[in-house]
Amino acid sequence: MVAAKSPQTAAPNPTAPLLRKLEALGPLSSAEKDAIAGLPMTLRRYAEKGVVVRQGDAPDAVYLLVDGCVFRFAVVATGKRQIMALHVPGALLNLQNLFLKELDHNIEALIPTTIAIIPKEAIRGLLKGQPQNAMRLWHQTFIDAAIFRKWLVGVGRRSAYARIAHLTCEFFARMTAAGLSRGMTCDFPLTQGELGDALGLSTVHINRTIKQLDRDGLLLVRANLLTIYDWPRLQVVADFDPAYLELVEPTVARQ
Amino acid sequence: MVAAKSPQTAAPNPTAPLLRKLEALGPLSSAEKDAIAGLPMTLRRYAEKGVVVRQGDAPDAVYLLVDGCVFRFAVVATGKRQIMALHVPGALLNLQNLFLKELDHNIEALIPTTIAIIPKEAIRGLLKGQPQNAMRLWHQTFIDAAIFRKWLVGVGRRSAYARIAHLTCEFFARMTAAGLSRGMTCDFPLTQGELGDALGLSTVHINRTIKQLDRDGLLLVRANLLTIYDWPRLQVVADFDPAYLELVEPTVARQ
DNA sequence: CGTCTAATTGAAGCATCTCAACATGCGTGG
DNA sequence: CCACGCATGTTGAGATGCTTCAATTAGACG
Repeated sequence: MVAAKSPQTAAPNPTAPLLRKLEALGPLSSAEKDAIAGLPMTLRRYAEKGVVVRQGDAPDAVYLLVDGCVFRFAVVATGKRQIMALHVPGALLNLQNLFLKELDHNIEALIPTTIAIIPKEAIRGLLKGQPQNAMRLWHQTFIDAAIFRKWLVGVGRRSAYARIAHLTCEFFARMTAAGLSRGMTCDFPLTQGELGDALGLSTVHINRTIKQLDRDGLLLVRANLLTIYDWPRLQVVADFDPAYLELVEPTVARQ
Repeated sequence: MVAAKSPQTAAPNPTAPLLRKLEALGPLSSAEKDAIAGLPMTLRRYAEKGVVVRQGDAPDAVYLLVDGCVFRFAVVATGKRQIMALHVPGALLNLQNLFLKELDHNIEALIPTTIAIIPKEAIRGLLKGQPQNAMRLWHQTFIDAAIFRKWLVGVGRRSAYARIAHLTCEFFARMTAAGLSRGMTCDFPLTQGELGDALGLSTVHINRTIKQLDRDGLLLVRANLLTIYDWPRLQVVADFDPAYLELVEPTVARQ
């Protein structure tokens, strides 16, 4: 996804996106940084639509998203799919497997993706040896929970129009915090079908509503690229307040 | 809520419901139990509809639900309310405030409720002094996250009928795990309006659908009491698998 | 140039909402 | 102990946001 923008030299260590994220929550000592950067890991590449974890799998490692984009989803009895989260680089995907054997949902790559596979024992050692880092990771899981709550609120109580606006606001803010946006544009790896599965809407209705947002001069999604036309007004329409993301930068307050 | 069933003598320590919950995740040493039971705390009573935490508040304590029932909710720009979680005794309501100053949503009591207010510093001391207990609490937050995900899936992709069935299944299972059900009956503190706000539906539609569930011989909600008529069939209709709750008992496997 | 996926558009249906009225139950004050 | 008031539950009728089905078009890729 950023391959074009970040040649090999730009990724000195696979944990860089994670460190960036944790530093947004507070300063890290160099010992703490080193402990994370020094975790044993194996890099694995996934193709677009590659399966990272299947529901019911019991991974014996923790997965760190290094580059690309993944999503979690469940499938209900009627066959419909609900996407429950999107993740951008720096995310630890299955810390819960430190406690829970099996994952109760699926994780797949949206685009070609690199994941660092870190043995559970190494993570356990880190948590034990560096309580500060354990607290930071816990903190991050609370942020993830806050994002879940916003999604629930949107799906439960917002119109299709506001839901799409909110998701694009959140995604753009998170991409920007991860250093992956340019101006008011960023990669947008979701098809309209996937957008529907994330927002509890049909593909057809996504299509119509997204075009309405375009006609209204708010945003454009085209060729896997998101362009925000009117950031202030989009935030109003979306009822979006980025505070819950706890990002360092005041989220592209410019414009 | 359980007042009638548990006279004074049945609540030797306000942390009993929490200890019960943690023991479901694995054995606790007596030192670990004592550390939790010995936490400094103040008990506070809330009336029905009492405000526990208002959005934007920055509590300097952690709230432990001892008796009663609370819910979390947000209000969107259009004025609609989304209930994001229900909590039964034993829940720590705002551990996130160890990391985050303000709460981004509201917490209110559904019924007369008792909460133990534990200074943040005492919790921090516990986490530092007893890493095992810290891990248990973290584990519990992952279970809470799993519950959130199920709610999101329901609101996004299930019919009103299945949504109500799922919520009642989950609530009954949790009440049973907390020792608060009798046979196939338990207290049910939600009005139809609140049910609607939890499930993203209107009161009117809740009313009609709940009556349909009754007519279909699945369940009855009346006078704040939930009665499950046909537990196996209700679980099928709800597409409910209690695994995610990680309860000790095989969830009233009886019928 | 053929193939495949994703996007687009139309038309019809329905699950759910809104508005509005009325019923029921319960706590409170007289 | 009754009567009022208020919250909750119930029901009907009409409106609508969104879905489903079914084509068709546009883009990407080998």
